[in-house]
Amino acid sequence: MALSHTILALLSKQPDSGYDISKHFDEELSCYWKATQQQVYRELGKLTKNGWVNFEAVPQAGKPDKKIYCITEGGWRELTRWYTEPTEPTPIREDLLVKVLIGHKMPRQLLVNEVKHRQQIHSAQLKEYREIETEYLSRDSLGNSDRDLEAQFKYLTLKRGIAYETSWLSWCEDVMAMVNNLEGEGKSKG
Amino acid sequence: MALSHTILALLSKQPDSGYDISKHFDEELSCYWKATQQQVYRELGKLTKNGWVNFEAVPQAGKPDKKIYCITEGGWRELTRWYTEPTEPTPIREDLLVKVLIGHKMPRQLLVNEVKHRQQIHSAQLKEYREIETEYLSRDSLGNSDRDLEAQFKYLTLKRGIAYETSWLSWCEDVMAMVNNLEGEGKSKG
DNA sequence: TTGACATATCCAACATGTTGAGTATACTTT
DNA sequence: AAAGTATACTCAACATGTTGGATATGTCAA
Repeated sequence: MALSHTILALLSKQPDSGYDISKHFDEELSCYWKATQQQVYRELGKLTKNGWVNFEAVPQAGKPDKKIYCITEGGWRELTRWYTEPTEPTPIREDLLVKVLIGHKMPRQLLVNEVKHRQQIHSAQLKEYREIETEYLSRDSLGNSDRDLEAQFKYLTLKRGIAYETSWLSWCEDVMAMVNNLEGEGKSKG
Repeated sequence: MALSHTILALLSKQPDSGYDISKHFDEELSCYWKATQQQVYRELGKLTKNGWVNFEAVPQAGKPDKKIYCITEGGWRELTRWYTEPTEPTPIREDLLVKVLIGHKMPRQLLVNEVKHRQQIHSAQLKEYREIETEYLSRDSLGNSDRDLEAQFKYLTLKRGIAYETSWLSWCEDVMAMVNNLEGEGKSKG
């Protein structure tokens, strides 16, 4: 039940609508949590039932009504309870690795295309993260205020994203090197 | 539907029972795919319905009967069809990062404990991988046989596991450094 | 004016993953 | 002799994630 706690964590920062929470997931949270709009709305319904959040309907001129959700006292209790529980690493599921595993049985070019495709994705993502990092690092030096502390912890999550993308890129290069090496051997023999 | 293709990929190497497939997931596949015994059995049922695998019941002396599953021609077609489809990176969901995100609102020690816990997990996993790697690298040099090729591709998947654990460990150190730095500041002011 | 895009929410169906229990047999340890 | 571990499969219920659509309004560009 970690999606619920991620939403609680967001609402612990400030009240927000389902729509905007969902946008957070698409944007700055995307490096460690993905959720569709559907999931967010469904989960907010459950959180409301549990009494961990409540909402106020806000009519808007020219736009559909909003529901602004707030974390409740019970929500805070649940969030802190969860915070004391140890978390385990998320199980991994990676199609690409399965493709590599049977790489010897499939046309080499298909695998090469896949790896190149992934290289593009990961380097584009890394570039984005690096831009955010540059912006962060160019700010005035940080103090001890709550806001500055918040920014520092957020930066740590960004660093995780950077480490993740970097490790993928270096692995992609390993794969390409190995495959190129095979090609070379093949040529020297044929 | 990637679990189904992972099972097909395993069966493309050799026929196997559900029980043994499930053990593969716990062992050498664990660095890029996790699945419970339950999932494996359920998925084998679906694969059988689709005609992608079939099985033969094998009575055993002193043990329960086995069902040995084989990939069919249709299964091969499906596996190669899947192989030509581009795969996208798996969406990430990491509780620990959510905890870091609200680190400024929670007792510092809780986060420190979490990070230390993860350091232990990742370094234990890395150690395991390194042992397998050492074993692999100490083998006679590899040729061009199908078996040697298979081993090389498998090594690439191991390398991914090593890169993954390594990147977690270096991130954990970043977090600890940042938190220790905060402690220092706090002390110098108090 | 038509279509694309953004705001804002909700429903239904399905796929996938998790958890716990149930049914057997046989070997090993206490 | 009892308890634990390993083999081997099955059912049920639930949690979580995915996909496609429905409902509404408003802005902007072709």
